[in-house]
Amino acid sequence: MTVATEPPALFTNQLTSQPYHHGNLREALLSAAFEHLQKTGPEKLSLRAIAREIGVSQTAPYRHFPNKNLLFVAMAVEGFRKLEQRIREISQDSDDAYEALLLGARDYIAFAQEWPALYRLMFGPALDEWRKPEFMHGAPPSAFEALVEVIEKAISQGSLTDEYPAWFLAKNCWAQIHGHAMMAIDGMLDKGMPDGVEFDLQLSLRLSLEGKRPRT
Amino acid sequence: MTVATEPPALFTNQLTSQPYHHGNLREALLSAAFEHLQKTGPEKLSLRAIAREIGVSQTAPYRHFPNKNLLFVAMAVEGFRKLEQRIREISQDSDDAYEALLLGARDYIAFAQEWPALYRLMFGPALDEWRKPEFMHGAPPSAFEALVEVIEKAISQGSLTDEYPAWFLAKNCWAQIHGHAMMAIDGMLDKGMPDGVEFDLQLSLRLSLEGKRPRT
DNA sequence: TCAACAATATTGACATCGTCAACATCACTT
DNA sequence: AAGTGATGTTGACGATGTCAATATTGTTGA
Repeated sequence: MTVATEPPALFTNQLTSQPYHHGNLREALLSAAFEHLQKTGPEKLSLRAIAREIGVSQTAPYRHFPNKNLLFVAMAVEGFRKLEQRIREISQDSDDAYEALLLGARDYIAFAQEWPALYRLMFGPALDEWRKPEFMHGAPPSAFEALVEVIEKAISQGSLTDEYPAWFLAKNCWAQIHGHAMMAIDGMLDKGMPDGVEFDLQLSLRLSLEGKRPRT
Repeated sequence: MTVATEPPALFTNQLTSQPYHHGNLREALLSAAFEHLQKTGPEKLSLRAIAREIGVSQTAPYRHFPNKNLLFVAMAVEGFRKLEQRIREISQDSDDAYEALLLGARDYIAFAQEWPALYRLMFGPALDEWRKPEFMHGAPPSAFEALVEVIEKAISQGSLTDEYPAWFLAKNCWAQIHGHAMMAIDGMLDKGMPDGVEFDLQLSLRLSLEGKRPRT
C-alpha cells in the first residue's frame, strides 16, 4: 500500500529504495493476505506472492509467522474477531433477544457471503491442527459465547424454551446458522426459490427458531 | 496395492517389472488418493506422491485426469454417491419416514465423521468451480433429492408439517445436518456435554425436527 | 557515546510440486 | 501385417515452502 505511489524507475535508485526494515510487515502481510485470499482462494495463496506484492524478500514473512499455516491461523483468528464484533453490535441494538438472535443470524450469514474464502478458511482443514483453544487464543469460543449470551437472554425473556440449557440451544442454533452459511456460500440455495435467497434464508431461520419457542 | 508384495531388489529386474500399461490406473489412482486424503488431508495431497505409490510415472495420471483439481472432483462425486447410497438404504429400511429422517441424519453425520477429509473436500473450496451441475453430473442434487423424497413421505404420513413445500423443509434440514456434521468434524461439539457427543447430536437433531411437526 | 545484542530482512539454495512437450509401448481394428 | 489411438515414460520448466548463512538496523546498558 505505502509503496504503490512510487514512480516507475527514474531517479529512484536511492530515493525510493525501501528501508531495510519495513516497519509493520506483520500487518502489511495480513492485509495483503486477505486481499489475495478474497481474490484467489486459499488454495493458491502463496507466501512468496504476498511478499512480492509488498516488496519484501521471500523469507521476510518468516520473521513474523513461523510458517504459512500459522499465517492462516492468524487470519482465521482475525476473522472470528470481526465476526464476533459484528454479532455483538447487533445484539446490543435490540432489547428483544429473540429478535436480536434472528438479526444476528442474518448478519452472520451476510458475513460469510461477504468473505466466503475467509469463512471457509475459518472452518477449513488448514486449521485442523490449530483450531484447538491453545492456538486460537479462544477466538471461536468467545464468538460462541456471544451466542450463548443472547440465547440466555431470550430464555429469560420467555421467548425461547427453557427445557434445555442455553449452551445446548446455542450449539443447535450455530449448527443451523453455520449450515445455512455454508450452503449460501456453496450456491446451494439458488435453486427454486420463488422469493430470492434472502427471503428464503430469513424464513428458514425463522422456522428453525420457532421450533424452540416455549410450549404454550 | 498390487505392487506391494514384490521382493525388494533381487531377481526382480525382469520378473517383477511392471507391465507398461497398468490396467486400471484410474481406479488405482482414486483409491490411493482416498487413502492419502484420509491420512494427510487435502492440502498435502500430491499427484506425484500418489503416482509414486502406485509405481507409475509422475505424468501417468494425466491420461485419466486433466489436472489435479479434476481428480478432486472425481473424488467428491464418488463421495456424494456413497453418501446418497447410505442414506437411501437407511430410509428404505423404515416405514416411518420421520424415523428414517432421524436415522438418515445420524448416518449422514457418521459418514462425515468417518471420512472427515473427504467430507471437507466435497464441500470445500477446491470444488468452487466444479460444483456446478455440468461437472458434478448431478451428484449433490441427487443426494439432495433423496432427502426431499423422505421429507415428502414424512409430510404425507402426517409426521411433518405441510405448511411448507418439501424442498424448503429439505433445505432447512440439510442446513441443520450439514452444520452439525461440520461442527462434529471440527470438534466443536466436544465441550460440556454430560452425555457424550452421540447423545448430544441425537437430541439436537430431534429438537430441530420436532419444531417441524404439524400444528396440533 | 558507543559497543553489543536482539530484532528484522536478504541471498542463495534445496526438495517438491503441477504440468507441458516429446517420445515409447501396447491393444485393437481392418 | 500395418497403422492408429490409448496409455505410459522421460526430461524439463517455473513456482512454491522453507532452511542456513549473512546483512542491516533499533535499542539498550556501560
